[in-house]
Amino acid sequence: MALFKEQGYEKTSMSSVAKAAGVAANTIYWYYANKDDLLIAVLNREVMQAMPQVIAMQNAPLTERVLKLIEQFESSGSLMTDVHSRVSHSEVVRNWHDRFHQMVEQLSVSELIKAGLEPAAAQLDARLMVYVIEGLLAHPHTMEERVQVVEHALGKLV
Amino acid sequence: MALFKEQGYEKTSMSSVAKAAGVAANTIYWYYANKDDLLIAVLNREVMQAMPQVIAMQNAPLTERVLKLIEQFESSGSLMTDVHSRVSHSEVVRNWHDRFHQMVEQLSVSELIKAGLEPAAAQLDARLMVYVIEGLLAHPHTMEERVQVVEHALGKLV
DNA sequence: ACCTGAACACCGTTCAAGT
DNA sequence: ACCTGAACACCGTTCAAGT
Repeated sequence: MALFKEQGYEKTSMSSVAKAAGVAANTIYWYYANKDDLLIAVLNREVMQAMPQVIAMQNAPLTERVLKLIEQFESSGSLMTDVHSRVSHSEVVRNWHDRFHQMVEQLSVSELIKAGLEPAAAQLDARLMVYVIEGLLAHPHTMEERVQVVEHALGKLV
Repeated sequence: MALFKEQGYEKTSMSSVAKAAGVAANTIYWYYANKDDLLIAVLNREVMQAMPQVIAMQNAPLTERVLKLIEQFESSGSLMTDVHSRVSHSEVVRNWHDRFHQMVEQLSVSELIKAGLEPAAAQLDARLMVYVIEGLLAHPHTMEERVQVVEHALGKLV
């Protein structure tokens, strides 16, 4: 997990993971079908650690919750970009990506409804929100820029 | 160029490009420093073919111009996703990506100003617009969904 | 200037064999 | 059930040698 988060998917070889685990390279295949399967395992751990922290902020302002979400997954380095780049090569990754996308979108929908939007409009707004979040995760930003963009986006939406 | 567009960066080996060109694999290195350099060459060709078509629609409605832009680069398959996944590995790709980003953002800024926004706000709106476009390019959508999302986004922004 | 065969140092993955 | 050494089929890239 540390290696994937530090170096990303491609630069992390199965051999290096094996070495860090103190086993032979092919031993990994006893536990995971392939490298993408291992990536999914890392992603799931990451989600299980990050999401509770976001959900716990239930009565914080919307802007801060969104920033928290971004902050959590930004700390996992290029893993989110890696997911996108593996989507077309691996069905496991594609399925994980779709479910993750639905989760964030669903979370956004309920937040936007809570903020006063009508359900019909909230669906499309949530989609926009997800793309903005992805954009912020995919590109380097200063803290100020992030805050600025999120506040501006939410200002336009709600 | 055909191979990259059809199969994407990773699945297109230097050997297969060489075979298609009727030369030995290492001959490519006489013309391009490495695989990322070759990718950039393909991307530049793609931009030079796509952008004029977008710029030519100068007096078409904004929605249609954005949809045209998306349509053009969607036809280059997963190349835009590939760019993002190579950004952290290759400086050439990172530079290209940054310039491309600036171009689309600059285009959006001037469009939004033309639509009546003030320059200060247009800058941030353009950023949002770019992320929405990237999101639409990165994920599969039906034509209707694309139209819906773009119209909704522009409705919120201008 | 342009192209090649052969090699290098990797890579993810498989398989038969061990305990 | 769990782990291994050895091999397989690739990969991008380099280098010395050809014309």
